[in-house]
Amino acid sequence: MLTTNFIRSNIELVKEGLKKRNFSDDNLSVLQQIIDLDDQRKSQQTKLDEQLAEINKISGQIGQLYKEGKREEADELKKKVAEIKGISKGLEDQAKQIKLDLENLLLTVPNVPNKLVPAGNSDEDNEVIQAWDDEMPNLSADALPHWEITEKYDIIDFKLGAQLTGAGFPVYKGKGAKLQRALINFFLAEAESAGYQEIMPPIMVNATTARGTGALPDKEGQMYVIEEEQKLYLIPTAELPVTNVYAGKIIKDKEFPIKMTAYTPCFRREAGSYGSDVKGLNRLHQFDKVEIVQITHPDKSYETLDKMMLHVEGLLKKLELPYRILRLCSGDLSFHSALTYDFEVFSAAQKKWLEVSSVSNFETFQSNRMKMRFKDENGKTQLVHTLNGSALALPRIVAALLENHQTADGVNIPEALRSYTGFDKID
RNA sequence: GGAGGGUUGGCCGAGUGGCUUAAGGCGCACGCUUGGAAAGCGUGUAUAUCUCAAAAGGAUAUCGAGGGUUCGAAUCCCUCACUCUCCGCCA
Repeated sequence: MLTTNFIRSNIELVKEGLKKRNFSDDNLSVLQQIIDLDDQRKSQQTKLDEQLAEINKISGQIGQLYKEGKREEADELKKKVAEIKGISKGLEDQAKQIKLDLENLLLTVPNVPNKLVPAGNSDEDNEVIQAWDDEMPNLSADALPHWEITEKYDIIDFKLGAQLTGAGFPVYKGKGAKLQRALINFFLAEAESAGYQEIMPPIMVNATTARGTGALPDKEGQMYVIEEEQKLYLIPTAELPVTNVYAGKIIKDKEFPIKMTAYTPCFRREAGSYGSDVKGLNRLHQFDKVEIVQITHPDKSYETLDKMMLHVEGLLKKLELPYRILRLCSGDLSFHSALTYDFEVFSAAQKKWLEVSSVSNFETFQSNRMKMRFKDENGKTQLVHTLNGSALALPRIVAALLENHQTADGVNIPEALRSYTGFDKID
């Protein structure tokens, strides 16, 4: 969520940003509505404060008069207060309504894309900023797609998952299950040695937490909801609970940078998905992911974004997978992000690129919602910048590992993973 | 699930309707003191919004959250959340 002050003082920048996100001129009028409402809010606040100050003043006088035994005079003043109270009550109700309307409008405004974000409408306009120049895996003509490999070695059972729960909830078996555990441990160990503190958060969150990172209201339809006394949401990513660790806090300068990592299962309804995109491990309702989150000083966030990308890149190198890096265009950029880089690995048997990581800088968009702040060198409170990235999401990594490293007599486990799996071949 | 106690500032903690402008302590910052440090002494120490060109200053709100009673609420009442103790159940 942008702040009204930011919109006010950077109106042209915000307009350009929204245009890049394909807002029509009509839709841009929301910005003027926000400023007008904010003007109303201010004048209402001033009026209300004046009335309340008057009440406070008279109440003091009444107390004094009672002490002096001047009952009638006090009663006179009481009538006056009752009158003012009628006015202030009305002002208060109006002020509340204005704040609510303002908040609802602000929630409809996405983050301003960074200058680097290319304009575009869909993933076809994403910019490849680092292509894969090395050799592609040289697979034989009878190379299998991962959903056949998993069946051949009986390591992932999609049918059984469908029987137990539904499509998109696979059952990992034997070496398949061990591979999951190995990848999780490998990713966590790598994150830890890069200085991230491990967090193990709840995998259900309440509405406030979901709103904090921007999952609500704009991704409501993508989350599974548990309806008990209060609504709980199964997390679509560890980003929700982990970023919210510092919600409402004022962070001390020396605490920067805050680096956290977490492994969690992730749950996504993926409503409306269909076809070959959802085949096998390509798109699941439940999957495992190790997430990295950083909370930084605003001056450092883009530097931090680069470091996080290097971390993700390092993982893919160690897993010996061909990858490329994309800078998302404005049409593909998520609502709350200012700049996002996607990492894709090449799935040799499917002959397509699969997204395995998304690394983003949200600037103050999330911290404003979460009221996550720090004190600058002048003692002023300012919003922090938040960033996150997948490091990494498992299913498509597993798909790529199986397909790229398959041989006639089994699937080879990359060197870096072997101490975690305890085996070097799936056969 | 049942019964009872609690929630006050960064932390501890006092506070039963107006003298609360939230006592006192700890912590933190700055200063004095010191050869240097500690101790000691002094000063300061929340957040948000409005007002103000800005700073200073002023106003309002905030004592778990929301509502209510009252001229006036940290204090009384209601609802909810969290927490502790005991009982029950339990991996």
